[in-house]
Amino acid sequence: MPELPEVETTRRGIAPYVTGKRVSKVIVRQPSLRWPVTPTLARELPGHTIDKLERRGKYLLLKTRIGTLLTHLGMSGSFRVLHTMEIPGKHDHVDIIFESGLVLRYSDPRRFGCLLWVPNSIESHPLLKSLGPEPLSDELDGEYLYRKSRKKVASVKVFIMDAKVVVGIGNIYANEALFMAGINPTRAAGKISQLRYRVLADCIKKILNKSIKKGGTTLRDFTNVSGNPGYFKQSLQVYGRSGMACRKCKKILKEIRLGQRSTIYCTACQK
DNA sequence: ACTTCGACCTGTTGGC
DNA sequence: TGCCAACAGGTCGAAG
Repeated sequence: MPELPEVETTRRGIAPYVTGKRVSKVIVRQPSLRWPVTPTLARELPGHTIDKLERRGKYLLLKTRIGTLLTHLGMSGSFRVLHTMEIPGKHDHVDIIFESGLVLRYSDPRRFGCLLWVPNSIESHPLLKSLGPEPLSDELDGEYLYRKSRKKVASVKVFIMDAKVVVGIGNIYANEALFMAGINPTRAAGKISQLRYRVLADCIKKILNKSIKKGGTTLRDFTNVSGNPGYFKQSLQVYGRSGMACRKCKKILKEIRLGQRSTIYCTACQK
């Protein structure tokens, strides 16, 4: 489900409700996620205040004085803010209840997400340690992508979806950014010029920023913390449009698989 | 060091 | 209408 814009939408939605608020209780109904929900979470988090809610790539970090709740939404996870304790559904695995009475509810049908309690410093955590730069920071530019891609035979699409290269770009936005940049997704990453990477870096930023502005992309089940969908789907140029006409040149969009992910592009507009 | 691929899950969709 | 295979927004870790 969620790529950077959806996670950022979630972060912005939750932040006002949890920042500076003290946790009173944690209920874990289903600990079996990608990794087991840290067994000590329900014991350690209550009584502590969420000082900051940060995002690193697609991870959300709820920071307290004594440790961090490190979460990922996987493919189908979402957080919702409840103002009353609603009866939990089948996939409502964890509730974080605040002294204000507010409930932060984690829901995840496929259970690919995680909620890990990391005591003390989070900086050196294995899951975060080798992540590449944030795409919306100045660290991501044409120079960086060019340098990082030399000698790589993998396709440019697989390359930009690699979190060690740059975080946050999943299948939707990789397809979209490459279309906007006019680059064929099958092209070897190591054979693309610095000039073209400059264009691509620019397009990545533009696409992600545009999507964040619209509250992310809802394909079927992504909702923000209030349960509402994002509206970037209607702006998608290639993702989900296989077999349909290219919006630029009207040629039929082609679908192939790269790195086991569906890849849609225009053979005329993307070279 | 790099690349590919299976695995983890449930729910939805499309073909027959 | 039903059944079943294929596929879905992610990514780790093993194997090549």
